[in-house]
Amino acid sequence: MTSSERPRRRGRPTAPLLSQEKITRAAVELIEIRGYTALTMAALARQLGVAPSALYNHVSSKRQLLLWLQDHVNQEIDCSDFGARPWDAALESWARSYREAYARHALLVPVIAVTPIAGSPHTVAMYEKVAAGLRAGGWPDDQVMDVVVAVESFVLGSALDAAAPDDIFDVPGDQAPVLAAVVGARVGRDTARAAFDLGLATVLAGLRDRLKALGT
Amino acid sequence: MTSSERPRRRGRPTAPLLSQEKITRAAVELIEIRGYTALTMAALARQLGVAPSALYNHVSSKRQLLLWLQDHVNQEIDCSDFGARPWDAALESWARSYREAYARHALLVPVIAVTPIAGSPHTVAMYEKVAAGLRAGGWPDDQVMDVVVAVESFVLGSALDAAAPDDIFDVPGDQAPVLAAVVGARVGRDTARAAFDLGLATVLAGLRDRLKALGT
DNA sequence: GGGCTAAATGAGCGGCATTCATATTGTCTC
DNA sequence: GAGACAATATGAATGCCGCTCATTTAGCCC
Repeated sequence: MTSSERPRRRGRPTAPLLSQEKITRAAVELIEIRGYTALTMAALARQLGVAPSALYNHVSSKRQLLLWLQDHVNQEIDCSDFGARPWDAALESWARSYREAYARHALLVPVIAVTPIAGSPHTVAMYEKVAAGLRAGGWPDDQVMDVVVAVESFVLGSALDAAAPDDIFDVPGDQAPVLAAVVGARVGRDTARAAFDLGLATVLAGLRDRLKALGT
Repeated sequence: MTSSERPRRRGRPTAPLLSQEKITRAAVELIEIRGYTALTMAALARQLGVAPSALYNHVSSKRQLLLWLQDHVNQEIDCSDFGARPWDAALESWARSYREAYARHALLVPVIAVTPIAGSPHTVAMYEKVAAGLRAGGWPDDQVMDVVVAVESFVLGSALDAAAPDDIFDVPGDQAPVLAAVVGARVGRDTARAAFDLGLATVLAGLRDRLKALGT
């Protein structure tokens, strides 16, 4: 135990120990192993074999780190169907992939929802592809972003819901009999998934109708 | 400056200075005046004219305080249309009211999304009313909560979106021409509101269709 | 009136993000 | 090659924050 610490060099190393790439990867690893509460600058530095203050030569703040993380997570979202399949099918697979990615990163949701995308290249590329797909599908320019944001709102809300415990609506039957009954009527299912599926199907059906109505 | 401090008594006061009611009200005031980042236990104690440690005789943790806050905010949500109007009209006014309440309390969203409702009486009452309204509208028991959760997911996602800056999608036109074009096509509008309106109308239309289809 | 309990105070703890002085080394310039 | 400079590490220190604890005081009950 006493000799396991490699001698830490002071001063500039031959090759940089850190980079955006390495820091982001380490953060993802840390989160996957020990969860979001374990993501502290000290723990991250530890993971990288470096002093906490060294991080600040590469990342300006923890918030900045979360933005890197956001862009990294957005890379995992599959939007390849846009341009290859009809807009509604592409929107559906995009939404599913989007939800899955953020169900694993629910703590990022409130961050990404309010952060400008300009500094995140992969994120910009994703929206570009989605916007182009909707436009090509016949949506008028002034409604494309409304559709995107509406679907995205549903997806992010559903990602939060997916992070909730299964028994979140459990309640003593004498206080709220109807609630207890309808909650009881769905036991056994993957409830978050069922709600998402119902909502997504509903949204897509509504959007198809709306676009059709626009054409007349 | 030197004499303005009222002499703080040590030990038990004649009448309690604190209660759940008073603490919650003070927290709401603090948030409305100085925002969520200003909501610290120290600042809250200051607002109440009390030492920080005194709070812990009444509230077990800051998380507990946020749950009180949640129940308080949920009280503001109007679900009076359930039972008075058709289920879809009631769902719409509920969703609008819900979104407005949490647009002002976006930081609570990630907390409420994953917290069991059992300890929050007003919250339970709200869901009871919503569930009863949907059931009375003809929704089968095993789908009521899916509908509620789907709509709620959309509402909470939209509340987060409402807290975002207007220029969140602004991006240099050469990087993402289509995105820049469709973002530009909606300038001037209240964009978050427009996306919510489109999404809500879409969801409601889809739900009406789905319920109709169930009947056949 | 003696003991129990409720409810305040203030000191202090550990964890956190962040800053700063300092050290070391590679690179560029003359 | 020497000297200046920039990049990048270390480790000590700072300040905020949630929270705990020993202590004090006042009301209530027997």
